[in-house]
Amino acid sequence: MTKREFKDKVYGELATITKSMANPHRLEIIELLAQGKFSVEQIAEQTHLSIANASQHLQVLKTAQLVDINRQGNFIYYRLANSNVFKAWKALRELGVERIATIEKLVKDFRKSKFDFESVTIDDLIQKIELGKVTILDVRPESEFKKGHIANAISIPIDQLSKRLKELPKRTEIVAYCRGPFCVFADEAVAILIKAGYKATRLEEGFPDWQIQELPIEVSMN
Amino acid sequence: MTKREFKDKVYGELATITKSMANPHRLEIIELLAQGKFSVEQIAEQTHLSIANASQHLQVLKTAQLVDINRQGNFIYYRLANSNVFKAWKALRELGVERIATIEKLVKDFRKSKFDFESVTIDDLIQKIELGKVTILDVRPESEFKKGHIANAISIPIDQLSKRLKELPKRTEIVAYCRGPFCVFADEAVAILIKAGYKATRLEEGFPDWQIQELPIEVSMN
DNA sequence: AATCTATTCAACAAATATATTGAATAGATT
DNA sequence: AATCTATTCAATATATTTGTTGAATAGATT
Repeated sequence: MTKREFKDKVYGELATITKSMANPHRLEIIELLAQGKFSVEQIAEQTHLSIANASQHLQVLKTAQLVDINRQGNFIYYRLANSNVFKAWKALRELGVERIATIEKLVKDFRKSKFDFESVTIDDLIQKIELGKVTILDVRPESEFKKGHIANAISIPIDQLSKRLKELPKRTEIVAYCRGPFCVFADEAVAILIKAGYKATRLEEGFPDWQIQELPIEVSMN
Repeated sequence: MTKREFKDKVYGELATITKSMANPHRLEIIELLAQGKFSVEQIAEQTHLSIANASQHLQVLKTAQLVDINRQGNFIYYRLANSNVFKAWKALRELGVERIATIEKLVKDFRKSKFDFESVTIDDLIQKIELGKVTILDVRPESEFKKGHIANAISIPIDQLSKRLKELPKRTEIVAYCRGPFCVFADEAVAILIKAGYKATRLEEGFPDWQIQELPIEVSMN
């Protein structure tokens, strides 16, 4: 094998794996799977794809070895093959947000038009925890909370929040979080909380970003 | 804008930027540009592309804002738009090397068949530097050395190494480095050095990996 | 063993990406 | 102003990617 053949093969393989990520639906699937495992049906529903189409995209990811499967009863559950997959997604996400003004504008405009609140970073949240006096609120669906959540967080899924406000302390600041920077559950939560007179902000990043930094988490279920 | 429209747009933009990296030639160009700036002609030569083809790929990268240009005399020089581009490439590279057995096998087989030597990581090299007693050898073309190199490294481009061996100390260990893990200049250098009786190993990573960690570098020229 | 159900496959049409060729262009140099 | 030169553009053929439809399959459950 010549030097050129070697290079062509290596960059070819790397391009193949990159191509497997280079699709809007597949990126969305990767972000979803960063929360834990999901069946094809659940993935299709969350991403608004047909089952067959979701399955095809999952085959692409599986062929590239970015996702694993395991069967439980009638369902086949998909999950990220390992943490480097999330790291690559995170690097692309950060490159995009920083490089492509369109994305930053989209996020800002969408947030501003609906919920114009401040947000805190993971580092900010760590400080607040050290100082005590912060309630961490996980507003993802309960199943995702059970698969793993920030240590000491309270789970109130966004669609139950309005009815379960009394579970939250009115004095201490609340930081709500969800799946990631493009997930709006936390924004919706902050809107509800502020309106009800609570002191609340959202975490900019999501649970997987917390987890990848090896910060304290709790797992209820496997 | 609905939540779904927002998501479709954000993931769409992120997929566009990912697509712009998802091509073997463009990945190779990104790795090359991580060494510094190059003209279209130089890029075409290094990557074995026609000028027109290289130009087209560069347009794709420019549209995605992954590269910048600046003109000097008759030539247009391309360079990476910022360090996040290299970080994303690095994340994809590491994902690929770890996930895709083919790549690891390609690299190992190619190396083993030609130069079966040990290698050191950046962390290993830092330790060796702290202990003193190591000569760092940059075997990239001199122009790339001038654009930036590991602090205190000696420059002997690979095609001059055989004739300039006497410039190197015979007692202290030599660590040779080049552009990155897929660059074989350093392997060729170690082969020459060992044969001539020197104690030598290669750095697994390349100069850009050293630079991104904000380890000490020197720049001769801009 | 028969049935049921979640998932995958196969086939197609439409859209997108790629390499090649030769012409066009922008900006420096003379 | 004319010329030169590095780079880009335009047009083309070919290959790859994508979504849709409906049928096929593998593995549970009855």
